[in-house]
Amino acid sequence: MAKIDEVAKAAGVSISTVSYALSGKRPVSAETRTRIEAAVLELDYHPNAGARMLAGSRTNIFALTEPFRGDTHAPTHMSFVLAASIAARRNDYDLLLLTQEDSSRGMSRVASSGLVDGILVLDVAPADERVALARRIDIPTVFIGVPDDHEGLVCVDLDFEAAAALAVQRLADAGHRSVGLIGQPAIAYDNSNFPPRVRRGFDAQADECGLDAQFRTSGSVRPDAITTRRGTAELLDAGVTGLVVHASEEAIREVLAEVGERGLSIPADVSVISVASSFDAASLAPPLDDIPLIPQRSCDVAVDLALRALEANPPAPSVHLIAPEYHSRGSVGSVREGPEDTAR
Amino acid sequence: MAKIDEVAKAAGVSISTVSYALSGKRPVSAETRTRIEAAVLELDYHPNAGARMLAGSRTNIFALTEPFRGDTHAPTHMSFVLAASIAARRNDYDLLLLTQEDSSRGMSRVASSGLVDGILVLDVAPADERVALARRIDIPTVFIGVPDDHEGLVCVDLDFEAAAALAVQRLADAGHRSVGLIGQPAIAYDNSNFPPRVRRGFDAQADECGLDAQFRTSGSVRPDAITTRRGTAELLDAGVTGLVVHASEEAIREVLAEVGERGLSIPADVSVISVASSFDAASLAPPLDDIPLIPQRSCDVAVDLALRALEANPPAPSVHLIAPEYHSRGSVGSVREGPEDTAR
DNA sequence: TTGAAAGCGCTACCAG
DNA sequence: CTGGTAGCGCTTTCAA
Repeated sequence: MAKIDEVAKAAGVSISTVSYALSGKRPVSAETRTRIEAAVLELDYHPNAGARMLAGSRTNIFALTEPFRGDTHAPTHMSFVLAASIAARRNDYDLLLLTQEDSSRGMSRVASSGLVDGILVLDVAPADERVALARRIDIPTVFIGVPDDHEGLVCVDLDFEAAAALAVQRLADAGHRSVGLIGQPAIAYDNSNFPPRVRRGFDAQADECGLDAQFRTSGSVRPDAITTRRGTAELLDAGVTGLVVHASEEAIREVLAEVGERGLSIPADVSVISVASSFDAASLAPPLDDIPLIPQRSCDVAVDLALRALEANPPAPSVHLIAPEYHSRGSVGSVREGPEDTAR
Repeated sequence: MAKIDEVAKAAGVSISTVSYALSGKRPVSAETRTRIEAAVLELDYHPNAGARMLAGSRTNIFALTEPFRGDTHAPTHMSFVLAASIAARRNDYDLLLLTQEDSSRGMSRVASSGLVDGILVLDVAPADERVALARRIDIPTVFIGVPDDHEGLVCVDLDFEAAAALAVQRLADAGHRSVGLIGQPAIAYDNSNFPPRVRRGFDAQADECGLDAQFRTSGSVRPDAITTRRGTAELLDAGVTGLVVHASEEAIREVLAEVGERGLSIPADVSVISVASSFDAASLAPPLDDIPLIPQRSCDVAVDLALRALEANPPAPSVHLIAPEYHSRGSVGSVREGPEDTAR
């Protein structure tokens, strides 16, 4: 546990020069810097975090609030936490984990004790209690997700509406007249912010294109095979030829299984697009066109925004929507002219 | 952002009295304490974290290393992270998250900068790189899991060997002569520390009881239905009447499905016990006897050990194995006398 | 380009 | 039971 004065002595310079050499906030001659760096390595010097926090204006820590509710999709959430951690570390920041210990109390605690420089909010609910807190707190807070009431907040997320709309548009372009959305488990439409956004985008674009549109969930609380199968079956029975799926990998497998068991093939008989998937839609059988949800992208932007909020000219509050990217894998085909059409 | 001197002034006492009143490290008269508490509330005072870390000997932060590898079972890992977080908070500690590429470097970084008081290690591999680091570092490190080489380390975990042995013993007691273990995906036997421990306990106890014992995995990389089904089928074909399952909820459902489709009933024809399950085995159909893995228990002990390691008389390094608890739900029955037995 | 020194806000020792 | 105060190890202003 060498201290800065030992480094200074070893390098034959003053304490302040060591500090500046390490922070780069003041020019230091190449020769001096070399000596200091050697001393640092020699003594295995690491600046004391507490002293830094006290003397400096930064703690180099962001809080990450992630309730870890039991009903959420664990793999997706883990991806976001990991992506946030990587993005933070790349900017020399650590993450302090705040779980459901009263997410609000944790936030105000770390904010008012000066433990963290900013807060990243994950697993955002449509009506999220952390929204009110973010407004009250005096450190930058970035939401990864968009709550219903986001006035004055900084939010980052995939543009789910646009993603769903893009999928519908592709189907419409391919001639499909009747499309269906297999969504998340029903409860997610209350607990999470993005499933409703996908649904809105889907409905709006279907309307825009004059398509017949229907919706089914993939379960009530968690994805379940029965509900997903039945929902898919109902849509196919109703003459849907284009499916947009916003569901877990397991649920999508059920959708594909149902399609397969009916002897329908993709894309000849039915077209399928996965939206906001955080798994690899290319490894499904058959590989599906998809518009992926990339945690890394959201988290990179979020960390960047948090960092910029600490600088002199903080960016104004706003919702950063990440443009959807469509990946073609051959699961969308032109609609086959059906008997109704020729009969007319 | 009120400071301690403002509180002191407001309460009409000295700074040190405020400090002692809040820490409880020195007796303070009831009346004085009341005035101080009033001032604290009034000014919304929260001690500055950096100053505390610098002046005091504690940071009130533990690091949590959790690689978040892609091939792990996310729900279980999330449970552990959550349990660790809750245990830490209950002791007024926060958790700093260290993820993958950070695991080794991150540990030494936070240790030598004095950012954290101790480290909790999750997702322990049999040959874990963090073991060497833990020995080098000068702050307490607690492993939640037991690496192969755990000499001199503090480890906490469910006694997986004993859990598996207990399950086998129950089957033996019920008269089963041939038992099978449906385990984790194959890769977990290299990447994680506990699957091999379950298998060892299973084999040892079967040997001890003179039972015929067989083993199958539930997949190669992730649990998969096909492998699980086939493994179950093979065991049943081989005359196994007692199944010990150490697998994910989805995999167990496949096991039960295979048993059901063969027209076998539980426990009349086949007995099934789930070991080290971190989901609710009571909600399966039929409800299964199980020996649960309770993240909360491991994490409570781990935090407690970390805390005690900071005190004057730190406990000696040791492996704390948590005794397995058997929950009966009627999925184990006496073995039916088969033709071979009566023929003798 | 470098150095000296004044804090940052708290804890804990030494007095009383 | 309470107060005064010397640091904790760094960052940053002011001087040179």
